[in-house]
Parts: sequence; C-alpha cells; structure tokens
Amino acid sequence: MARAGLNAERLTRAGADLADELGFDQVTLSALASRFEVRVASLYSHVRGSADLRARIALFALAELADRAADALAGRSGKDALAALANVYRDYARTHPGRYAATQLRLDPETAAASAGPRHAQLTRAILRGYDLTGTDQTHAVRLLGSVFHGYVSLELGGGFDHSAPDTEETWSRILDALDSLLRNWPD
Amino acid sequence: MARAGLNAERLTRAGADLADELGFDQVTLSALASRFEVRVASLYSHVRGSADLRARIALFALAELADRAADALAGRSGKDALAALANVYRDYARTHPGRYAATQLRLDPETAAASAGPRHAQLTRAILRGYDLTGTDQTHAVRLLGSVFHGYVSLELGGGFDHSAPDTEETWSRILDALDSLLRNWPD
DNA sequence: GGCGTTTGCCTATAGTGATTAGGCAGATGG
DNA sequence: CCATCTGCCTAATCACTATAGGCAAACGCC
Repeated sequence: MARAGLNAERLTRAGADLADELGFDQVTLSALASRFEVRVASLYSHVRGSADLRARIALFALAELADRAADALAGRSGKDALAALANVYRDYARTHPGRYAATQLRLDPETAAASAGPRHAQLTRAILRGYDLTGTDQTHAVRLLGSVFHGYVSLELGGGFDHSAPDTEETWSRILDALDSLLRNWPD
Repeated sequence: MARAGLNAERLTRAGADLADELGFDQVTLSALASRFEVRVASLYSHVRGSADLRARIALFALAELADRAADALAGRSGKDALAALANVYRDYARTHPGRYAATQLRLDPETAAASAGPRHAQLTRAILRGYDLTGTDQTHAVRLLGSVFHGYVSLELGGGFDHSAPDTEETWSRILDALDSLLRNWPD
C-alpha cells in the first residue's frame, strides 16, 4: 500500500488551509483525512488528536502572522509603522479567516508562553519607539493597540459593521489617524 | 410520565448557564437534556436543533447585555457614561464568559438585524453626545469604541494579558482615560 | 365526569466524528 | 537479504446530532 507521506507539519498546513476554506471549527480529522486520501486513524500517528491539531494550527498561524508583522515593520517608524502593523493584522484576517480564528484559540499557559504570542507584543512595543511613552504607559499602549487591532478585525470579519454606512475602509483609516494622534498626545 | 415543562425560553436560559459553566462550544443538546432529566429527542419539540439553540442563546445574551448597558447609561454622560458602558461589557464578559462568547456567534443577516446588536451601536452612539463629534466621525468613533471594548475584553478573557505586568485593572483604567482624551481631541 | 384532540416526551434508529487497539506490509539498515 | 521499524490499515466503541413514529398526559368541550 502506497504511503501518503504524512507528518505533523504537512497536516498542520493542510489543516490551516482547511480552516480558511471551511472555518476553523469545521476543521475535523475526517476532513483532513479525506484531503490526504487516508483513513482517520492514520492521523493519530502524527498528531495526538483533534485538540492537538487545532493547537498546532494556532501556533502555526501565530508564527506566520508574527513573521509578516516583522517584515512589514522593517525600516518603518512612527505612523508609518503603526499603519503597516495594523494592516498586516487586518489583511491576514481577511485573506486567512480560518488561520486568524485559530490565533484566538486559548492555549495552555506553557504553550502560550512558548508561542509567537510574546513576539506580537514585542512588535507592537517596537512601534512605540517612534512615540514618547515611558514605563508602564508603554504596556498600556501595547494593550490598547492589541485591543483595537484584534477588536476591529474580528468585528469586521464577523459582519458587525455590515449594514451600516460609511464603508469600513474609511473608518479603518480614520482609526489609524486617531491612534496616531492619541499616541502623540498620551494623557498622564 | 411526568412532564418536565420544557419550552424554548427555559432551554435557552439553561443553555446560557451551561455556556457560562462549561464554555459556549461545550453547550450540547445532550448536556442540556441531562440537566432537565429528559431525553435528547425531546428537545427537538422546542428548538430546531443545536444551531438553533446556540442562536437563541446568542440573541438572549445580546439582549441581556444591551439591557444592562442601557441601565448603566441612564443619567450619565461624558467620561462617566463612557466608563459605565465599558465596564458593563467587561463585567459581563468576566461574570458570564459563555454568554459573552455567545454574543460573538455569527448570525445570519436578518436575524442579526432583528437582534439587540443595533441597540448596542445606538447605546455607544449615545455616549458620543457628550463629546463634540459630527457626521461620519460619530460612526468612526462608535466603531473604534466597539473595537476597543470587544478587543480588550476578549484578549483579557482569552488570557492574552496574563504573564505580563502591570495588572489589567490599571491598564483598563488608563485605556478609558486615553479614549476619553481621544474623543475630546478627535483629529480631523 | 367522560371523550376526543392536542402535544409533550418517549423509544428506536441512523449518521458523523473522535479515539483506541491491534495487524499487515512497505521502508530501512546492518 | 533478513530483521526491524514504522506508516497506514481494519475493527470496535463512544458521544452527539437528528428524524420517524408512538403513547399518554393535559386540555377543551359538552
């Protein structure tokens, strides 16, 4: 019987594709097995089960997103950097909704700490070098930016802004203006 | 055989409780049936199935949350109103994580339009009366506030702010200060 | 109070996905 | 070239969803 050449990484990537096509919660071992024309039980040699697969997809997506963010930030600063990072998140969510949904999976503490999650915080913090924030205000600002990016993107993706004018493109650009202005005039 | 007195509303409320206890995606007809000491098939007389139950829980939670928001806003304006609304969302998510997760369920367009979703937008817009924003800037600000509230609350709930100092209480209060300041000095 | 109708909850059955145990054969290495 | 390993298999079990059809409790009417 011909071997399919499965391994955890190929399964994870295929699972991520499946997530983008069907939605993250439609990622099943059955669907994945069909894709490789293999029996479901065969997957258990490579991943521990359904939960493990999802966690792997989440880690993969977090890392991929952090890589794109790092690329986008290279050579930029100030508002330019702010917009670049924000757009990476938004574009990623729009082009890879399943992968983006995966990044929101709750990981257990050790896994989360070893994930690319902290890199995201670092990248956001890097943006603040172009602004005049010190001490704990930096952390507050990192959290605010994370909240806005994640909140906006997930509301837009979830259709929360449908059925209301004006279009989201304009709002997005005005929000970036507002954040830039806020960071330049951060209140004590 | 004694009747259990089931109906859609009791099932929805019990489902919401189940969501808070086990997580929204652990809400199953099986678990709900056990809770009422009834067979799973019996639930189908009251809800169309699992998806219908989840949608009902989502609508219930959206309405409950809008009611609390409306209560909290009564008699307040300016930053006082901003903080009151923000805290309603945050407190709801912390005390009722399953219900809060339910509010993020993607509803089909007609259902969404008939839900309490638009009321949330209206309540947020009401806050802006205390600030000097006109025309489309109001909509942009509504979306920004929605993004921050939802983003912060879901990151905090998802553990995204664990393992990093300072505590989230301080960040939350500083974010409210920052939003108030931003709304008072909204850039053109 | 009896009686027909409604309706609430039941049993039975079937389909899908997750998971584990154990087997066979293709790949690998001395 | 044979022993071992390992990749994928079949088979079986369990949980949840869903539908069809049945029985009896509740209800309304006289």
